[in-house]
Amino acid sequence: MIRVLVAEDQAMVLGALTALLDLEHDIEVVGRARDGAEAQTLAERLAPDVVLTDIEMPRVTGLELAARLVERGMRVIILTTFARPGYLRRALDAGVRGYLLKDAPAEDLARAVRDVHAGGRAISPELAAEAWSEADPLSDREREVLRLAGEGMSGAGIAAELHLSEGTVRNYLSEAISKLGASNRVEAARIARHKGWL
Amino acid sequence: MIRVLVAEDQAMVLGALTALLDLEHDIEVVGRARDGAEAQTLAERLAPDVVLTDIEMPRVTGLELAARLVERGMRVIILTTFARPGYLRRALDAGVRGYLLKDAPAEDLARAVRDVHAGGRAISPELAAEAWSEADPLSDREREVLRLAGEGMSGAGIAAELHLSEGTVRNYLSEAISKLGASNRVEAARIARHKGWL
DNA sequence: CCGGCGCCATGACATTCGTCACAGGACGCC
DNA sequence: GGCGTCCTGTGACGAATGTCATGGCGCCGG
Repeated sequence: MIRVLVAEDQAMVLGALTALLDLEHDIEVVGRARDGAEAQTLAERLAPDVVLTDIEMPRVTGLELAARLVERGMRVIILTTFARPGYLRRALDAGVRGYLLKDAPAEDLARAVRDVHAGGRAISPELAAEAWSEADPLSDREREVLRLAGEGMSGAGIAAELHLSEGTVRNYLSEAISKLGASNRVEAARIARHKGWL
Repeated sequence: MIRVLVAEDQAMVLGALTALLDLEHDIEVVGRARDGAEAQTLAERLAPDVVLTDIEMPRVTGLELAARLVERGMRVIILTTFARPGYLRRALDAGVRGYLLKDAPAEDLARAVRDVHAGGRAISPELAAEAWSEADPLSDREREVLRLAGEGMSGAGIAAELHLSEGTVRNYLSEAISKLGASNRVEAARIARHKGWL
């Protein structure tokens, strides 16, 4: 019996995934969590064989959770909507054993759990190729400034928020726009978000 | 036996929801669709008792689908991530019988299917109150212009796209910004998107 | 039929944004 | 020590954006 912990912030989806996994006779869902912090606590208490987690969750994201659990020797599978190279890259860096898309067929889920439990890996094929695509060209500051600009903040607002001069903010934005091949801050933010760099 | 058709673009979630509903002895999933067009075809062929559909799907959205099926006398439940007053409003206008959030507990799903099948309604309580909150203050043109601006298009680009003068575009944006209490186009787009008005 | 509203436009103005050139300090690396 | 990269800043210029006043047109409801 493979003991699985599932972390997913949407209760309905969490319940549905549990139902799906419980259909399998060799898999048992031993715990459910609705955010990363709860998942970490439960994982330490229950010591499941495999942890299945979403990425975008309150408090602690799935990527942070994965890094912490891998440190403790656990096997983690990411299950997410987002086919973003940046996410996959960070997930692999964190040492996860599987990265599945919610777009993938439902049958893949049980198979991935079994593969990872047996010591293997399970990466959605759409992504395996893309993993070694482009690396994030943005510096930390550029990323930060671009993120705020993407939220609709003005140059002055960003400068105040980050304790920078307004000119510096404009320089970072100009750099980011140029690096991303965009023609203004909004498009640049869109591109970066799409690639998973924000 | 309640015969249900499920429409949801994420295959994994579709499979999981099916598993969840099939646990119920009085409910049977008779069809699954991965976009609105497929759902419409299947619904006409299978004549299910209840149609359960996501909103954001390729080709035909859940709201458009719902409107068409309600015209044919079917009972529709919307199941979505988004607690946006605009969506709920449009869904109710279309004549749907239920509006559930994916954040709601998994048990609510079967209950909603039974209630709607019995002729009742099922609205997630978080939303029932908000339904009569604010109405969309934007005119059609303002909405259109704001949408393009939110994608990162420049004033000139929007003007070309919509066959307007650049000054007119600026006027609409200025109006929208003022109506939404924002301080620039990006913030205005964010607010409108969040309320479900885009 | 008149008033209000949405639609479209122009012109003028101040502000914000995007670009460029340039420069100093901090840090890591060979 | 020198080289590269990132971080921070200044100054200046043109382009894009936001605001305001003002006008015409068509449509609908009173």
